Amino acid sequence: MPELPEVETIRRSLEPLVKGAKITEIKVNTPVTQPQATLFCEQLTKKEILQIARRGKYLIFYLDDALVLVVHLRMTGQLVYYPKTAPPSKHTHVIFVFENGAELHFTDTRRFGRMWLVPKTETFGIPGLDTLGPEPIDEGFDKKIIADKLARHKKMKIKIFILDQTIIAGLGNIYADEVLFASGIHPERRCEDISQKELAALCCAMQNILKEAITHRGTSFRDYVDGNRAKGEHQDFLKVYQRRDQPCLTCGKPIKCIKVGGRSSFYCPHCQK
DNA sequence: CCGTTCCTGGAT
DNA sequence: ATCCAGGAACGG
Repeated sequence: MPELPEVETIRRSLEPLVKGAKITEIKVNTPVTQPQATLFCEQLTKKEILQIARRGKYLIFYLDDALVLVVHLRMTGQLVYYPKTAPPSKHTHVIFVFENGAELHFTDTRRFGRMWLVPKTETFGIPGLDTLGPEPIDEGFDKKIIADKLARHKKMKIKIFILDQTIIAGLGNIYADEVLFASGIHPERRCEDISQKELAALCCAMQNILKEAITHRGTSFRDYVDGNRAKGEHQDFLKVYQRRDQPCLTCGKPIKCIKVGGRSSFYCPHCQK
C-alpha cells in the first residue's frame, strides 16, 4: 500500500531513469487509463518525460507538449523500470516503451490503480488530486495549517481525520497508526478532544516519521517495491502496525488491534490515551 | 459522516 | 469455501 514515503521513493528512483526519455509506444492491456486506451496511446506517443513530481500519493509525470500523466498506485500498484524489454506479468496493465529500448511497466494485482492523461493547467481536473490537503513534509507544515480543520470536525475520530486526504496529503493506514503511537494519541479520540499541544505533537510526528520512512526507502510489507524493484527497509522500524499482541517497544504491554472506520488499527492501550 | 464497493491473493 | 487486506469514490 504505497503511502507518501513509498510514492516519494518511487519518484526518486524513477526520475533519473526516465528524465528525457521519449515514449515510442504504449501498450494498454487493461482499461485503467483515462482517456481510454486508443486516445491515451495516441496522445502519449512521441512525448518526452521532462520531470516527475509527487503530490500526496499521486505521481505526476510532466511531458513536453503541455501534457501531464498522473498515476495513483492505490493498494498494489507498481511502476517498474526495465533497461531492456521485459516480459509482462499476469497483472501488467500498461507498458511504456522508450526510444532507447527501455520499458516502464505498470503492474497492479488488484487493479485499483489508475492513470490519467490531462492537459497542463492550474488544476488537474482529477477530483482526488485537486482537493488534496497540505504536504506534511513541506517546510512550514505545522499545526496552524490544520488547526481550523480540526475544529470543524469535532465528532470525527482522529485516525479518520489524519487519513482524510483533503485534510493532510499522503498518510495511509500504516503511517496513521505509527504517527498516533508516536504522539501518544488513541486512534478513536474525537477531534474536539485533541489539545493544541497534542495537535503540535501529531504534526511533528508526521514530519519525523514520514521523513524517516523516506530515508528507509519506504515500507515493504508485501507488494511495495521502488522503480528498480528494490524493497524498502522501514518495515523493520514499525512500532505498532501489524504488531498485534507483541510487546509495546516503550512499555512492554501487548499491542492491540481494533477496527476504526473499517480499517485495522494497531495501538498501545497503555501509551496511547 | 458512516458503510459499502471495487479487486485479487493469501490466510484460515 | 470464506474472510480479510485497504485507498478512494460513492450512496444514504
